[in-house]
Amino acid sequence: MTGEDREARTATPPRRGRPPAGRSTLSRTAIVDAALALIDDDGVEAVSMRTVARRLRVDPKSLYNHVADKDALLDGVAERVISLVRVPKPTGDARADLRAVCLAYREAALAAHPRAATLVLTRRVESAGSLAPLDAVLSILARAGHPPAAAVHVVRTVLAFMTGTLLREADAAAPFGTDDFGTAAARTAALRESGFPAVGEAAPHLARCDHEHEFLTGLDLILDAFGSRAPRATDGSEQS
Amino acid sequence: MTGEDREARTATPPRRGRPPAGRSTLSRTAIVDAALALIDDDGVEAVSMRTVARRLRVDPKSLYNHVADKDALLDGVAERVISLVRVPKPTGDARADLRAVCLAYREAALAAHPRAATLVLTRRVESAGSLAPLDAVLSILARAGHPPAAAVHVVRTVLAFMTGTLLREADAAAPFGTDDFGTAAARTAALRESGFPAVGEAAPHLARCDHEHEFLTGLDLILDAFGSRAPRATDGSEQS
DNA sequence: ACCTGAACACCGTTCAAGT
DNA sequence: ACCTGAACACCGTTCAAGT
Repeated sequence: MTGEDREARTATPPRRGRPPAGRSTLSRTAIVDAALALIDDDGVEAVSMRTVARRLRVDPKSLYNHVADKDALLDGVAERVISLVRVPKPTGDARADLRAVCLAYREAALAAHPRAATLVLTRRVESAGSLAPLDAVLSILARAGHPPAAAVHVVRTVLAFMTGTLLREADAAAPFGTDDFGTAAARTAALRESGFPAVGEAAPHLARCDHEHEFLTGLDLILDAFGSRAPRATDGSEQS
Repeated sequence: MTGEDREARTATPPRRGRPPAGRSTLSRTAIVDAALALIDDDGVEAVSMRTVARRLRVDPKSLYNHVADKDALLDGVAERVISLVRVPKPTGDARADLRAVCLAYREAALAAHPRAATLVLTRRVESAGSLAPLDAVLSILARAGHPPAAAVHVVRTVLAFMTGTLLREADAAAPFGTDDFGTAAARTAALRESGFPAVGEAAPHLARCDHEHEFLTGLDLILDAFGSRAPRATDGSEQS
C-alpha cells in the first residue's frame, strides 16, 4: 500500500508505442490473474476493463490486444479457476473416487476463490484447460462399467446438483457471515409471519443451513441412487 | 412500430411535476412488467433503467420513485416470474405431487419466460409472493410424514438439482437453436481432439443433450432415492 | 406525492496514429 | 506487434427545483 504510493509518485509518464523489447508487460494470463485478484478483493461486480487495467498500471484499451472483450475475460477467469481443481488420484473404488473429485471441485470453486464462484458455476466453459475434472469423472465411470451414454447422464445429474448447491453456498456467503445468529432469528420470525402454514412450521429449519452437511448428504444420496442401478458389464451397445 | 412512430411524432413535450390526478402513469408493477417484457424481447443484458423507462415513455429517473435501484428491479422481475408458477392441486400421492410442482416450476421459469430464467435461478428470492411453491412442497412432505427438518433437506436437494438443470437448459437455449445438428457434429469433433481420452470416448454423448429427458430422469432418480428412505411416522423429535 | 433538468462519475469499445 | 489519444454512445444515481 505504501509501496504502491511510492511507485505511483515515481511513475514515469505513460510511454507510447511498443514496449522496450523483452519487457512485454501484458499478456492474456497476466490480465486474467489481475481480474481474479480483483474479484478476490472486491467481488465480480468490481470488475471493469478500467479497474483491471488500473491494477496492471496499463491503459484500459491495451487489454484489447490480448482479450476479445470483457465477456471473454470473465470466461478466462472461470476457466482459470476450474483449471485449479486438483483431481485426486483414483483408488479404484468408483464411488469414493467420484466423491473425491466432487470435493476437489467444491474446494477450488468455493473455498479458494469464493467471490469468483458464481462465475465458474454460471458460465458454460468447455475449453481445454477445464476438461480435466470431466475427464477424470468419465474415466472413473468407464472403469466401473458404465457405457458412455450412461456415464454422461450421471455426470450431468451430479453436476446439476453441485451447481445448484454451490450457487446457494456462494451467495449465502455474501450477505451473512458464514453462521449468523441474529439474522437467523429474524429470518425465522419473518417466515413465521409469511402466512404460509407449512413454511411457518418449518421456519427455523429454513432460516439456517449447514452448507457442508447439506452438500455431503445430498451428494451421498445421488451417488447411492446411481450405485443401486447396476452398471452394464462390458458391452457398449444397447437396444436404444 | 409505425404506431410508435406516430405516437412519437404527436408526443406532447414532457410535462413537469405531479401527473394529472387519477392518471398515475407509473407504479412498481408497471415497471416490473416493462422490464419483463423487455427481457422477453431482448434478453437480460438489454435491461437498463434507461431502456425500461423508454418502454414506458418516462424519464429514467422517475423509476426511482417506485424502485430502490436496478438490483431491486431485477429482484422484482425474478419474484414476478416465480409468482407465475401454477401450483397444482395435490392428489395425495406424495411422489406424484412433488413431481407435479417441479414440472410447474420448470414451466414457469423456463418455458414461459426463457430469457428471464437465469434471473429466477440466480437470485435469492424469498418474499411473500414467491413462497407459494415452497409451501406446497413442504406441505406435501409434511402430509407424507416427513418431520420439518427432513422435509427442508429434501426441498434443498431437489431445488439444487432443479437450479443446476434449468440453468444448463437456459443458456443452452441462447447460443444454439434447441436441437442443432451442425454444431453438434462440430462439438463432437472438438471434444475428440481435446486430448482427454475419456472425454473423447464420450464425445458424441457430451455434444448433444435431450434436456427434457435429462430433467425427467434426474428428477425421478432423486425422488426415488428419497422415497426409499422411509419417513418417520408421526414424531417430530429425533436423537440428533 | 411525484416528476424532471442538470449534473457526476462511471462504463465498453473503435480506430487511427504513433513507435 | 503492441501501445495510446481522442472520441462515441452508453451507464446508474443524486438532488434540488418544480407542480
